[in-house]
Amino acid sequence: MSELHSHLRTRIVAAAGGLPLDVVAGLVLQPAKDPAFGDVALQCFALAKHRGQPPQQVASALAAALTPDAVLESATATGPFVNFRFRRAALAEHVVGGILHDRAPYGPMPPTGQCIVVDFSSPNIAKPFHMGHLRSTVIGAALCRLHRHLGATVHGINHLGDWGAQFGKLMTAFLRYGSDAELERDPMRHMFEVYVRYGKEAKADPGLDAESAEHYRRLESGEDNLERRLWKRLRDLSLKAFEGPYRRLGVTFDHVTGESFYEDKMAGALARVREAGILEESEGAEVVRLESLGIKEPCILRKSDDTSIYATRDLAAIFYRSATFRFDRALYVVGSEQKLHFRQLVGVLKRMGVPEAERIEHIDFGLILAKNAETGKWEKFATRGGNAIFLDEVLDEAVANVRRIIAEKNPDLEDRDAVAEQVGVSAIVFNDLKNSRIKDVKFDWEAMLNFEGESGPYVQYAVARLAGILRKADAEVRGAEGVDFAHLADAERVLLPLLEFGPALQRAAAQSEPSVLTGLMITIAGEIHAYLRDHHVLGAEPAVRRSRLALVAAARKVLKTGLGILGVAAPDRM
RNA sequence: GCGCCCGUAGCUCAGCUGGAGAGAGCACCGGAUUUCUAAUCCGGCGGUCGCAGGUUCGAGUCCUGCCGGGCGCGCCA
Repeated sequence: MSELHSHLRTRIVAAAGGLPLDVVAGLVLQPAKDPAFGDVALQCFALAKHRGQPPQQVASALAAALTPDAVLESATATGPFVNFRFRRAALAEHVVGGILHDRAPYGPMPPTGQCIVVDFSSPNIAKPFHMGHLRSTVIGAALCRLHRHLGATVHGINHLGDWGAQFGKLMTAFLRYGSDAELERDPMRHMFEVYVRYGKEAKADPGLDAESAEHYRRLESGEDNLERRLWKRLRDLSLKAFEGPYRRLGVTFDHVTGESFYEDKMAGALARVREAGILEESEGAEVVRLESLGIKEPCILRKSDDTSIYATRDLAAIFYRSATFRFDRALYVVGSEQKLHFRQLVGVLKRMGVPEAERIEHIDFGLILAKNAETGKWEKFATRGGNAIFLDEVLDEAVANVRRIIAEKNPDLEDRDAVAEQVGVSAIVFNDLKNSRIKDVKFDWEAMLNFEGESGPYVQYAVARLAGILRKADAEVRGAEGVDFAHLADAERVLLPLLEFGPALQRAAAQSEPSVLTGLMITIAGEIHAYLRDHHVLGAEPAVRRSRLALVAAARKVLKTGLGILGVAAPDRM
């Protein structure tokens, strides 16, 4: 809550007089529905209930009691609402001054002592980095940066899919259809090709799966055998190949500990479950039954062929991370198709009675759907079917599109290639973070490459325009010193969304929902675009020009900060 | 079949713990540039909030049923 809001709250509580704590907590200030009403509004329903009076009456009494002061310009009752208007100078000074002085929430918040672990991206090795991996990667990276900004200690972990029965299959595939030369030439494509071929041939020949199971068993034996050496080679090649996409996306991890990292920790995890007395034998496998928690499907922790399964590794990871980081929250940015898996994991922890059960959160998200050209319907990408779209292809296409636009609109731009890369890549990132994460993303080339309206380039363009103005004002001071904020009385449409930056960050964090921030960025960009049309900066008289420059600097800074949290670059020229 | 999620304008989506005439972008139509980047701005067109009940002073938001779509449902991850 901003100082403006807390000042207002204090006055409201004082004016209302002698309220119980729960009623005070229920006094929520919200942005006014319409700027014509005021800046912020208080709804009087809860207060009216407490008083036993009609809301309208409570509202008018409250409005009458709240006389203007240095911050508050007016309080007016409109039906059951009281609408407040801040003094323009106070609003501008708080917002613009706060931003230019890097005060929280515009600058980083002080450390909270909270520790958050974010498990994200986690691609399966030996498969190309495709669009399906993008969501977890960009949402997870955004949440990491968001929580850091809010003062938490964050551990971003890439829980690579580098272990499991799938590698038995990959080995069978490579040993049967692969070639060393091809593997060296284009490792990811080759691994993908032999894997796809395996998928087809295994349908006709069940013997392949038996062969694969044996490879996996030998891999898990712990011996330094053919399987282990091959696995290591495929893993190294994959890690190398993943560096590309991560670099382009600007994503980094604090820990790259894939599933294989827990190879020697699974036995201990399993032992803890057994000691808790909840591990049962069932059909040759070892499972934890979860019916008592309303989950019909038991959680399998040891398969009947005595090999491990991903639940075992996830459990081992939870114990390891808990002991190592002592996390308060562990966020798993994983697609919603794994919902049951995480419910089961938490279920096992609950039955064990360990506190980690309350600290695990599955941050689920929808799939990326492709439009079927023939039927016009939206369908899931099928990795094995071969219609998977590689991330690099998408990024390249976006960058090429930006290059075309630059050639047309700003042909003299310096560093054209670098800017095109930044704008193109971040258009894709922004597009992914734009919608509620739970909804499926419809992968639509046309929409994604349209940089008009609600898009990354739209926001970036605002930054570039603002930067251009500041550049031309060059020698002038850009801090808040000596600014007469009364001159920004006409900037309320920009100032009010800027005031929402803090609440938006809080809400984005509380809901693990980057789209809250994306939406605010679009709003701020839109308002500043509109403001610049009717309010010239450089041509204004000196005192006004000085104030508007401060506003321009502030808006640019907030956009840059917000985009930075989202993982979107904000070049000063484009 | 069972469980979970989604269903708001032609398309893609917002709508913050239920609260002030249901908003935006795209598309379409019409305007704005002697001046700070027109990747912009301004205006217009466009909605039985899937359907039917219910709770409430008040429901796009909560509950129940139905319809449509998606995902999941024991040894893949």
